[in-house]
Amino acid sequence: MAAEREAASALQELEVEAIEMFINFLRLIGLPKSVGEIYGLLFVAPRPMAMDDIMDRLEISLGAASQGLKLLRSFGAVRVVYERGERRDHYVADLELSRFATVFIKEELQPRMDMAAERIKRMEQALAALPAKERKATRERIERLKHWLDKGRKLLPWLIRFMKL
Amino acid sequence: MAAEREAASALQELEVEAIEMFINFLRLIGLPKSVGEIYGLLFVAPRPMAMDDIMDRLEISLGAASQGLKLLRSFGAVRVVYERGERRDHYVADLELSRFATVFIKEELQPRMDMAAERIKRMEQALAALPAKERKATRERIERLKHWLDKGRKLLPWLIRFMKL
DNA sequence: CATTTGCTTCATTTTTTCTTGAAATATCTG
DNA sequence: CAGATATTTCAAGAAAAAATGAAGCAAATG
Repeated sequence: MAAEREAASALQELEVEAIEMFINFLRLIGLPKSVGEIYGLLFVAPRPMAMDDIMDRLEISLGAASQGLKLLRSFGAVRVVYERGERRDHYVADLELSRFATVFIKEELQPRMDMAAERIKRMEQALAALPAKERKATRERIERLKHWLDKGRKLLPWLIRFMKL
Repeated sequence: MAAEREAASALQELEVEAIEMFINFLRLIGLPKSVGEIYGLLFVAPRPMAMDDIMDRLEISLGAASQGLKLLRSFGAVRVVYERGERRDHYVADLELSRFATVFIKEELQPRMDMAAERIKRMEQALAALPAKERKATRERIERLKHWLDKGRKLLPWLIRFMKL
């Protein structure tokens, strides 16, 4: 067994493309680069990979690998598979990409909409404190917000269904 | 005329709610806090506001105000209205909230999808360099990516239409 | 059960993003 | 057109987000 960890084998073109692609898309939903890297690498990996393999290949730190995998596991984008005779956990990507959209909707969009709904309620109450002159125009604007919020709320479940095919 | 700029009048509850709401939603599409603040304030403003009014009310810098307004103008979320007898530009919010979604789709989503399409092409070519054993499984994964990309591409125009009512 | 190996956590450092404000530019006004 | 006022730009600073790696914990091994 090598005394030092072996030099990481270079990334293949295919891997690079996959990694960059996922960095890009996952950044869109607020995930850090390292998470995109990990998922991209696993997405095209022909075999389950252990954490150190991932660290070496991507040249990311222990902490980043551990936390990234934890996060990806947390929403089912990555799974642990046990490899016989191997002590280390090995990871594979779950290929169901809809997961990302679904998680994003449920964890980012939905809560914000709920919050917004409450804000709108409070805004309607605050309306009373406004000079009569401004009240009407402001009420209309708040109505408009409500309208959009409603629209959004109707869209979300539809989107989730669409995602799942 | 006051020698010093007058103390900024405090923000009303209604304004605070609107501002926080827009900070939240606009952050989602990658816009900085100051931009959310400005749009939120203008959204409930009963009258067009000049840049210094905005700066004072929000306690943001000249630069942030100028750049934020420039950005918001650039995609039509804010308009300049000329106020008679006033030298300074005055701004109003365009209430058509679909703008944000549309801009996001066209400037963030669409380009990424186009990029992804090219990556996928390159990945398919790179497939040839793979050991025969792995080729099939990898091809399937790439197919899956393609499938999702297609799905996304079909969704976007539909979404844009939905937004515009 | 002592030792090695693998993993998680978190305080610190690094990187990225946003904001500031002074300088440059543009525009009004008398 | 000179001075005053308004706006833009951008280098530097501040704040926020992400990555690092050492310390601690847990589990396997012999």
